[in-house]
Amino acid sequence: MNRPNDKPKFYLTTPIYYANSRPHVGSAYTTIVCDVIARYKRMCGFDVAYLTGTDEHGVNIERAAETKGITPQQLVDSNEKIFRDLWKLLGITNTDFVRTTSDLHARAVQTLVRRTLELDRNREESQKAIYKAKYVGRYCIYDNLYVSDTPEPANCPTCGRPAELISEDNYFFRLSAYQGKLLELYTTHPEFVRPEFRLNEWKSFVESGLKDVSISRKTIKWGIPWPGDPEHVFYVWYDALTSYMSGIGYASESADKRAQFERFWPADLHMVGKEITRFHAVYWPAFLMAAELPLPKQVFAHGWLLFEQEKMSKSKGNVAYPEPIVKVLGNDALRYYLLREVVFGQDGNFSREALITRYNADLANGLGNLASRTLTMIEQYFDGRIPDKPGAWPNDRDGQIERLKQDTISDATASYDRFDFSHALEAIWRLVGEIDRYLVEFQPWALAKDANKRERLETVLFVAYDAVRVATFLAHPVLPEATQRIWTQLGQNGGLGAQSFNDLPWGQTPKPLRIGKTEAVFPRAEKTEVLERIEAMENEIRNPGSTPVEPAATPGASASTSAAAAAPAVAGAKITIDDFAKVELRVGVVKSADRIQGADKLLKLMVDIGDEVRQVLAGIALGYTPEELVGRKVVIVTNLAPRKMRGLESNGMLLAASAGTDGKPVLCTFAEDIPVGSKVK
RNA sequence: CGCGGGGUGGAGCAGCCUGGUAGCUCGUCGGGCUCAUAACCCGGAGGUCGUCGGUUCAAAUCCGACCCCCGCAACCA
Repeated sequence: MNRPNDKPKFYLTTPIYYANSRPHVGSAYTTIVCDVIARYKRMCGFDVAYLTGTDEHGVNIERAAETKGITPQQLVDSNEKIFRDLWKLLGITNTDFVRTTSDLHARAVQTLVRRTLELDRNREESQKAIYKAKYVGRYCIYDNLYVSDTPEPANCPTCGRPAELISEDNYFFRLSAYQGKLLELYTTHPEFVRPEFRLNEWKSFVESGLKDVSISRKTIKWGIPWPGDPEHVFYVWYDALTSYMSGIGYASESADKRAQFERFWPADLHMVGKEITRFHAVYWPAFLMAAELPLPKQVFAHGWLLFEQEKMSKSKGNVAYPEPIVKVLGNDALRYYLLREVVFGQDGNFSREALITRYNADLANGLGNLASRTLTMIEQYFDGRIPDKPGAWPNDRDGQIERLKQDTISDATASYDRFDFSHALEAIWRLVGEIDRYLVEFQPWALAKDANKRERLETVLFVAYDAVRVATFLAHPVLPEATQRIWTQLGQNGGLGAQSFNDLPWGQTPKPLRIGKTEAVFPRAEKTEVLERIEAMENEIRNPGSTPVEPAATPGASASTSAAAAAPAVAGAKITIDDFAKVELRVGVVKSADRIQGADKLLKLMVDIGDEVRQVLAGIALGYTPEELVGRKVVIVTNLAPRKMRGLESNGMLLAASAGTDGKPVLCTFAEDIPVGSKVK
């Protein structure tokens, strides 16, 4: 590692993710966005610190561990690994990773509170930031859960039983004392909260008055002990927010780490989802003011990724996971989709189909195809020698394209600076489209047939070559893997990520001699096939072991080469007759069918398969009423491992076309009559 | 009068702050080209920009009223 200390610094963070379950595309979204920013800032010449991590304390972890019969530490250790592995798979370039259960972090939290208490000594009683008082609230003794912070009767959200009125001594943070200072912060630094409408939202929240917040608990065990009062444990936000400091070395025993903190604090950017804006835009600056530490420069609250118009949530079962997409289409496909399709800051839609469409239209047919046709022509007509830039533009169109390149550079970088990723990509892809048109207009393939037009051919191919180079360069923060491969194919040297925007104009770096070997960077994806593979892998994640799906089907992929990981398997993986023979299919007749309470798609069927009657749950209620099913002959997979759904066991699977024209399932049946129990193959 | 987001050709979105031929992607119909990954290019069809009213020479864009959709327990970006 070199020590680039002459560079300006940039420090950004993701939220720390709660380590009680695996990350879905929402968490990946935030992390990917931060990664794009980190890569972009590096190319702008910043020395970047990029922190992410896991929040590992609290009663939910305690309970989740208890359910699984393991210790909280064991639970967070295994979950933390899932996060780390995912970030690795996604090629995230975080420089630091913080765990709230680390010693370093505990020391930081305790140091911060000590520092605040120290400062409190010189504050008047009514102005002390931290004080001890009675906390009164509702608490569920069965679930060990704080249900509400007010004495009004409330029911436990988990078990539904009335919660107990409790009161205990807590440490409080005097948030109310910071109203004026916070409002001043929002006025003098309106960029502190972005987008603007969020600033207004929280400004009016603060204007309407602030209540002090409890920052310790006695009932919880799984947390950081209060210094000098170990009966208490820090409660949620004081603990979690401080990770932004501990993660880069605050209060570390190591001098090197402390130096890192000195260099990078305050954070330049806290990227958060909109639901936790309050803690970052209100609590956090107040905590820091009380400790007289520098405040972060900006909190950016982005929108949510909605799934089929609904918020993703585990209880709704509509959560999409990033791994299958990445394994099938590659990292860049997911990154590109998220940043291009969603207007950053607003809520956006996540759909696998749209992702594949985008992939084909913009990546395969767009940038990938343009690079491929341009490089092929250079190979064919110039033996791979990179064309020279002409002294002057012989044609108005050439000059026009040259100006468009310049405009694209300024447009894309300005958009990146505003975190307006969809615009940046739009601008870059305008250039890509324009070059496709330019090539058709001047037809280098026709010029190549006429020896007198050699010079013109060279100019045209130069224009195209340089445009691909510029587009590749500009797209790198979003498409780190593919652009690197194109970069190499262009014959350019070294890591694209290490390049600086200062060197982007033609001639800033020595012209390479010749292009590299050309190959497709974004193979076209067959929609239905890719969709099926993604869905199969997602099912595997949701119900491990229920479907025997091979995890990574990329043939010959050594995990270390990003190239292989980015390439979709274009041909469908074929199975042998032996594989098929493992599936046992039999004809059954439906004896009874009932709706299941609380499930809108699921029906409970009793199916006679000849030698026995099986209970089978089938998600066909949208297409069929229970009445019309009774007496019908159906095909059942009889050797499927049983699985519980909605608390009921399903012992087999009904064959049906997954979706008719109206999206409803259509049962698989026979035109001729057939005895019950017959084997199907 | 709880808060916030949104309503733009078949689908998904941009444009709105800084009024002035309504744009992009996909889909669809027809044509061209052959360098390229069945790719690329050109053209057509398809929109009263939620409704009503106001400001203005001019409104998707500014102002007002209204209608409709989504999110706001917990988990959670």
